Amino acid sequence: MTVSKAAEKSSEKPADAAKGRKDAGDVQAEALQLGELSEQLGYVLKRAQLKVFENFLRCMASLQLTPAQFSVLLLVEKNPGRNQTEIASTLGILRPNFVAMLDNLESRDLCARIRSTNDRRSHILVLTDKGKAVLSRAKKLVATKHEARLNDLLGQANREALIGMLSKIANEF
Amino acid sequence: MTVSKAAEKSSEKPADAAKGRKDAGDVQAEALQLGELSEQLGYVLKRAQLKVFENFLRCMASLQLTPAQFSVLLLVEKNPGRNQTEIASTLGILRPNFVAMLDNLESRDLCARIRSTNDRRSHILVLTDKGKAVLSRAKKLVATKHEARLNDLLGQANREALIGMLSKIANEF
DNA sequence: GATAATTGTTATGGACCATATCAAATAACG
DNA sequence: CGTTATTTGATATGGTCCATAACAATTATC
Repeated sequence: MTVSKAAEKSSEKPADAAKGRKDAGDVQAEALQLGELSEQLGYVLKRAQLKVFENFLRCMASLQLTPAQFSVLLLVEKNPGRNQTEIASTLGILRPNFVAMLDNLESRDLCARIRSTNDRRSHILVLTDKGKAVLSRAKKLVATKHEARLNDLLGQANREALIGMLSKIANEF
Repeated sequence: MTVSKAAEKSSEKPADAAKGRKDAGDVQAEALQLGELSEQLGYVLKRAQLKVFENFLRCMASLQLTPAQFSVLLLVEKNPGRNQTEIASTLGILRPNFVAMLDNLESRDLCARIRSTNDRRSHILVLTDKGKAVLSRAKKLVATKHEARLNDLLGQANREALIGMLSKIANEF
């Protein structure tokens, strides 16, 4: 397992990057054998995840939303009236790290912190009108450009099976 | 998409962490609705990957091997006589970042850098005897404690289908 | 033989993750 | 009530991983 990020920029391309030379009459530099690596769950899982995130960022370039930011907007929309701690922990984000993330979204007027009247310690999170509009456009982009790609690649049935298995791993492994 | 690491230590537990209180007669604090998030490829993929790496580290605790280190040892064993650039780029590791990694493995006497006689710029990578022994034990641990868990969870056929689909995503997405 | 390219390396900065700690507010409880 | 404990958002800080630029030594190119 390994494989770096490199989102947009070409950089490494794990699979066939290690060729070096191979133009005309060249003998050396056979492709390396991955061997058992290609059967390792963690390896292939990580590689797939990087590719998917990479594609996600490309699809969202016009909206400048990262996967994490998108997940926050989705969750806030689905769960109005929740505070930072609840939203963050549901996503597995630690509260300290969630602060800067919200600062970002709030500075872009995508969501807002509202002091709760019940508990004046907590900040209720809501989407702004702009946030709702952006999220709506984001959903469409994800559906048409991102998720649709899975269907093209695997087919509808396999796509659902894959999501199901990954969910099972995420919850029960 | 989001979900942090937290390998061993409990920390967050994305799924049901955001409950807060819920002991006796408590009304508040319903579980948050994940909504469309649970169908997002990237989200579930990342969550699964974190869980798998987490489990991998637990299984390898006795050998102190990370997924990345394991992949390096596997690849060096399978491809003897290759240099740092070739091994690193095949794994998607950038050369500068590969240096410290090799320093680590070499300091633990798991692999060695050998100056090539053909090209005195490059370092040929080989496993030491200890490295081979450790890798052998690592493989057994991974097979019996880690990968076997997938079969218990998904079944043999589904496990293979999953690996196949992930590989396809990693290579063609 | 001068110039370009490659290899391993160092230095450095960014992104993400995790812990400790704090002030403000609230809860628990004698 | 008042004291103590807990919770919330926040700051500071350190670690890990990822990415780029630059360098010396060596080799390739012409």
